[in-house]
Amino acid sequence: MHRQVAADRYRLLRHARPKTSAPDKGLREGAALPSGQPEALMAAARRPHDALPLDALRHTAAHVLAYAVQDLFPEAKPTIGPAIETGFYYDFDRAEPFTPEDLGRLEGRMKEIVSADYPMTGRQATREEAVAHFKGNPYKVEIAREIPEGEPITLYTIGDFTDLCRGGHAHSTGEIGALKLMSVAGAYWRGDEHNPMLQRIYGTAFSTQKELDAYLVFLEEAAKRDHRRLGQELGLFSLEEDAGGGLVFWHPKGAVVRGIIETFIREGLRERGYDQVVTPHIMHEKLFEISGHLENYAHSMYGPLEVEGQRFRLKPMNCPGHILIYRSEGRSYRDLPLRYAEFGTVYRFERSGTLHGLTRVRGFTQDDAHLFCTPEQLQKEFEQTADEALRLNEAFGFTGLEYFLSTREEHMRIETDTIAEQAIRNALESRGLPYQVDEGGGAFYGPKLDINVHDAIGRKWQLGTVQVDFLLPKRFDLKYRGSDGLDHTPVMIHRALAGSLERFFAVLIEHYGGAFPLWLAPIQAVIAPISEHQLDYARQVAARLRAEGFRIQVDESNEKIGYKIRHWKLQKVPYIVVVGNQEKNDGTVAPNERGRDEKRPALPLDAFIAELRDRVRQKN
RNA sequence: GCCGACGUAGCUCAGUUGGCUAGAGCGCCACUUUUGUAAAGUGGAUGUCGUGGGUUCGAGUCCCACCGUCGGCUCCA
Repeated sequence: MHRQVAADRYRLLRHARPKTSAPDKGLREGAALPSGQPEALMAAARRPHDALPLDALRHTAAHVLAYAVQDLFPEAKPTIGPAIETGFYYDFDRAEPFTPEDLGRLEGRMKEIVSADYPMTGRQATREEAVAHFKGNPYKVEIAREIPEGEPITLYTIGDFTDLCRGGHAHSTGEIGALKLMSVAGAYWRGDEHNPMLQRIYGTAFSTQKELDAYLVFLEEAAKRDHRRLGQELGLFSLEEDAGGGLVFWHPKGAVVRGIIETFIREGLRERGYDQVVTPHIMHEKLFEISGHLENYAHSMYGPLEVEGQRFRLKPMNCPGHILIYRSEGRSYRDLPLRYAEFGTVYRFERSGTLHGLTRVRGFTQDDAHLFCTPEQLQKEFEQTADEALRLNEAFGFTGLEYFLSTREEHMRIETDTIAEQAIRNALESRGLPYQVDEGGGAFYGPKLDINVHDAIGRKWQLGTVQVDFLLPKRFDLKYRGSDGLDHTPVMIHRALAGSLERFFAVLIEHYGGAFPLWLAPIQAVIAPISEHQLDYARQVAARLRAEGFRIQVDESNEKIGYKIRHWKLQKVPYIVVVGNQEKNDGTVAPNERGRDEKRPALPLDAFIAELRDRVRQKN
């Protein structure tokens, strides 16, 4: 058993890959936005991590880094250094921090090592030999001791540097065509915060300089799509220091997009027979005792607030509230399934260091719903919910989704978990969706299906989640009267398809690089008069378009048309409608359309309205 | 929370080894101009230099604490 655990840990170690990519550097205005979608860009700039040649090259680059560190900072102890999706890293134990200048020196030394073209030679060693070789380095010794019996222990050498390593390398250091060190960051030994903090140096390597340059350009382009940057530039949202970290302020333009997302979701809910409910943000603590949140989820909950001697809590989830509505009257099997939906705002404690833009916050609104059904209805309800999740992602243009079946932790398993997991597997498999299993990643009340998407920089975020729950109905003693006249316990499905509106918005911003399609654009068209002589006409056009339901602004500034065009182009407005004397006299408009360089001829206002209507209907 | 970096005008940033009333560009305001598809001209206002302590004759520059941001570790929508 112990051996097995050790083997697992070793395997984990060898395949350790952070889910995040190399960091971006702060970047300036410059080249135009990339034309493709982030997924395509990622695919172009990044190779799949199982493409052996690049992986081997980067793995070798990690050794070169450790070699350079050994030369320049002999007191640093190398630990582990794998290839990752975007390059490689190597963790070192060293009292002094590596400075940016140190990285420059290390990179210089690495290039020398590459130029020297040291052959990479490997040999097998006994455990004793390996332990002896790395005495003084407890990390390497720990790894050497944990390599399972029967697996070969191998040492690899370039020049004067020998490392404990499983292999998978270039033949010589000269095969590394281009490399660059990216950043330093703290990382716990084996990712465990009880372990010492190591210093992780991130780098990337390619077989040619051209590929490296292309990757760096990609990082610059990705940084321009960063939702935090666009959120400010486009006036969508802010995070306010005075309010505290991780708390989101939706500005008018961001709130418009949110409203559209909510409307879209509400329409889906209505079609699928959901009922909207609204529940309080703060509730008595005993509710969370019954639900088990205090026992299992307290680490994410804020402390109690005392009101007249009673303890209240901010809700971290909406389920207990919805359960109270279910329980408020007797239910019959004829009532089921009951589907309660709420844009429910929840508050969860996140450690300050983990907060990130809109994707990791402390207060957020879920497009949450809880379905109460009979066990017989479970499969169908689950599949319908999964389909709705797919529809949502498709409508907002998200591709490259990843599906996870997250099971409950082993020690918490209850017999119904198998049924729940099977329902999830059935739904995935009948739809032909590839999925991965996240052992122990489930909610405390049951297993779940998670849907992940990538942001502009390649970071992976969970959006949708559909969860099966046999537990909370029991804890709250929920019942329905069956056709047999007896009481039965319903099954619950917890689901949030966009996940959190904040995170969904972040991914949406990055997906479109801030250039929202017409149906989502906060300002759909700006009416820009050539001079103030056409201002009245511009206002009339705006009034007419607003009456048709479009979101319109008039540029009344005392600027030349070139300035107005530039200003609103930078704001990524889909249409800038130019009106001069000619348009005023003819009753026409001259639209300048985002993404089209050629000048469009003026057209009658009615024809323009028809065009807008059409595009909004088609959601493009 | 931990490791590291950072915090100067609404935004992006300069501010030399601590030393006169803290600067630039963009934005904002006013005036001039009445403009035809990615930046017209002139003038003007704007800062408790993140917050609170400390060192010093003197702190945006040095030290400490806290807050926040960024890159990671960990956790999750």
